[in-house]
Amino acid sequence: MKKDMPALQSLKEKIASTGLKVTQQRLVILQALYENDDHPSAEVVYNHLSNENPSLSLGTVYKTLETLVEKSIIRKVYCADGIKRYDVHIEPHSHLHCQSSHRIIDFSDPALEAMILQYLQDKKIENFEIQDIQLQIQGHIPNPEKRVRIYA
Amino acid sequence: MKKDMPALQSLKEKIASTGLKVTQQRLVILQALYENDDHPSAEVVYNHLSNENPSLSLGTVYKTLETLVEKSIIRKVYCADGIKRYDVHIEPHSHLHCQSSHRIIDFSDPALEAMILQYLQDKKIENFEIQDIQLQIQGHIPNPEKRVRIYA
DNA sequence: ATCGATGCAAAGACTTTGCAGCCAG
DNA sequence: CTGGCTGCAAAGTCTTTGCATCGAT
Repeated sequence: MKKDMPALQSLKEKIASTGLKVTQQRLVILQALYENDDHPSAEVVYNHLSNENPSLSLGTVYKTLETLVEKSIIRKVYCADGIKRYDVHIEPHSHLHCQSSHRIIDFSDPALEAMILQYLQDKKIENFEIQDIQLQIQGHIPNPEKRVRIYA
Repeated sequence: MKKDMPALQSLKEKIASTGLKVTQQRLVILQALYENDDHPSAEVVYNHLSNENPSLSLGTVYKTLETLVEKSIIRKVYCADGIKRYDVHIEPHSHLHCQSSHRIIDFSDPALEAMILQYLQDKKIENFEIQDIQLQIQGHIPNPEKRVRIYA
């Protein structure tokens, strides 16, 4: 799924509305997440930005990403490889994890998510309050040079 | 969900059938995973075992867990916290992730998994071969001292 | 002006690697 | 016996922390 980059103003408002200061670093990091839809780690975000922003430090990228997660502007992706990766999409959705390339592809399907949530609510799990669900679909991309397409 | 510890002989056969040598270390590590149903990391497994097995080394625990994953005897759990955790249950199932305690509770529901798999097959995702699915349910345990119960 | 945010570097946590010696098959 | 496995320690990767300085409000 391709992400639509919001206008700069809208990003500023998103940050400001949480009480955080609107800094240049937070803006470029948030933009980088919209530009790179492969759920980058802190290191990948830093490498992507450091040429254009030589004064940006890796530590700031780490801190900023965690801060944005705390404020629910972005979220962490569940991963099996022990690396923290981030996602600008905070609504419930699924991920296709390619075992060979470690690409993670968004797979948003509101009908599926609604179906699962409904199922879990009917199930009545005692002593557990559900906040969010993420379906991780593990597999393999036979033709890495081609796109992965999802039909409705 | 409580795990049933298989007989020692059955564990030995499980290891041998993959072509791996049946060593004492592999046996105790596999047993530890059955005893600790909270999806422990390598470090946690090591701490759990090192008193009883003073000669066991942390590096061996790391290597063994990865080896067992390669042979599909165990699997990795999808986690948002950047730590590799392991699960003896290799069949498709879900996990309840508690945000406060970082406990991960197994939630096996074959009907749910079948429903999701069927849905995804009907969906026809082009250029992606599904190998496995894991549903991660994120939430909170209001009473940590009580059990989390799931009604059928 | 104020207080939170950044940059830097050092420290810490987590994991892998290389190799000599050991042991299961 | 012999090749795979282990223990050890060192190195590597990933992430956090402390603090002086900077800059958004």
